[in-house]
Amino acid sequence: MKVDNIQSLKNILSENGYKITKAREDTFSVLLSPEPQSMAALIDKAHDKVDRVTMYRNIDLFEKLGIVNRIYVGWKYKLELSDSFMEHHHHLSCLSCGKVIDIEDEQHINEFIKSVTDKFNFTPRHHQFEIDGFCNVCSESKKS
Amino acid sequence: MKVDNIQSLKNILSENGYKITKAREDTFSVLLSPEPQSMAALIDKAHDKVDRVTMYRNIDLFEKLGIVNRIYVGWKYKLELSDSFMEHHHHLSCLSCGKVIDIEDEQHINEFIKSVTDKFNFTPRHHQFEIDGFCNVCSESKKS
DNA sequence: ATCTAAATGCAACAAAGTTGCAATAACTAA
DNA sequence: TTAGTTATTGCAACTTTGTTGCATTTAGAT
Ligand SMILES: [Mn+2]
Ligand SMILES: [Mn+2]
Ligand SMILES: [Zn+2]
Ligand SMILES: [Zn+2]
Repeated sequence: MKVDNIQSLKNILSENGYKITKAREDTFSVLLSPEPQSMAALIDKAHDKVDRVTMYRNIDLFEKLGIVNRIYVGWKYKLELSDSFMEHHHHLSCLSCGKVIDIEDEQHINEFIKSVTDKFNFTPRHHQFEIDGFCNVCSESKKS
Repeated sequence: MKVDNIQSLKNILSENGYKITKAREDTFSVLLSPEPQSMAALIDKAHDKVDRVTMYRNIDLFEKLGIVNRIYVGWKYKLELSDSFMEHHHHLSCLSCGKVIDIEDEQHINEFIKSVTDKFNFTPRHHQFEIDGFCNVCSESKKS
């Protein structure tokens, strides 16, 4: 199920026996962004609407309900609506300068995911493929 | 280069202009384990030999030198000697029961890594591929 | 043996995440 | 619509994790 607007949030919450609250709507609304965001950023965005502790609790709940995913970028996690499943989670990450390069080859990866999940009767919800190393610039400067 | 004993540690340190110290040897020795370990576990293991702060500093250094890798398991990072490069870092992870299934298909993945890193002139040091979702057992019980 | 820079330990701090609890707000059912 | 019940919230206090500054120590060079 796609959860990309307040109404679908409300549906999921009631279907699962959770209350629809102002804090949960506000938590959800700061998640609406094309980019994954750090917990600190979310807390900051919502700080005059929702308490820090409540943010943690509601993000936890949203994760349990499959509304948000946690991904790792450069050794820090970020959060995003899981509606963006299978997008933007393959990167090359430079250990030296921190640059992150997105891998575009979705199809190749999706085929691989299908083959391996089928084999184990596993139902995928989210995935991440990160390759750490050194970008062209940093590899070059290391040779000197 | 393989770094799996104290002597190879000493070599790497001096080759890179770092001093060989008791604290670094002790830090290294607690890393010797078949399983990746949390930072807390490492600090605890070494707590009467090496100060917490020094552990952080030396682990950072070891990462920079490629002696240790950081991997994510269930939303927490763990550390391991990078000697185990390209092993055990592809899993299916069940969001419901926590089961972790190792993916064996190294070859397919290694080919993919080569193709994408070549494209960007990226020098890979480590990678991780995690697929989150629901295992066969948990997928089944959800249908009821 | 002496010198010097690098490395360590300690104390203090900052950031991230958790817990207990009293006050409040959402649903339930009269 | 109101009153009752329970989940949810905010706040304060706390724990855990990671960082910084600095005086002291130690490795390695001469
Ligand atoms: Mn993807
Ligand atoms: Mn591998
Ligand atoms: Zn780089
Ligand atoms: Zn499971």
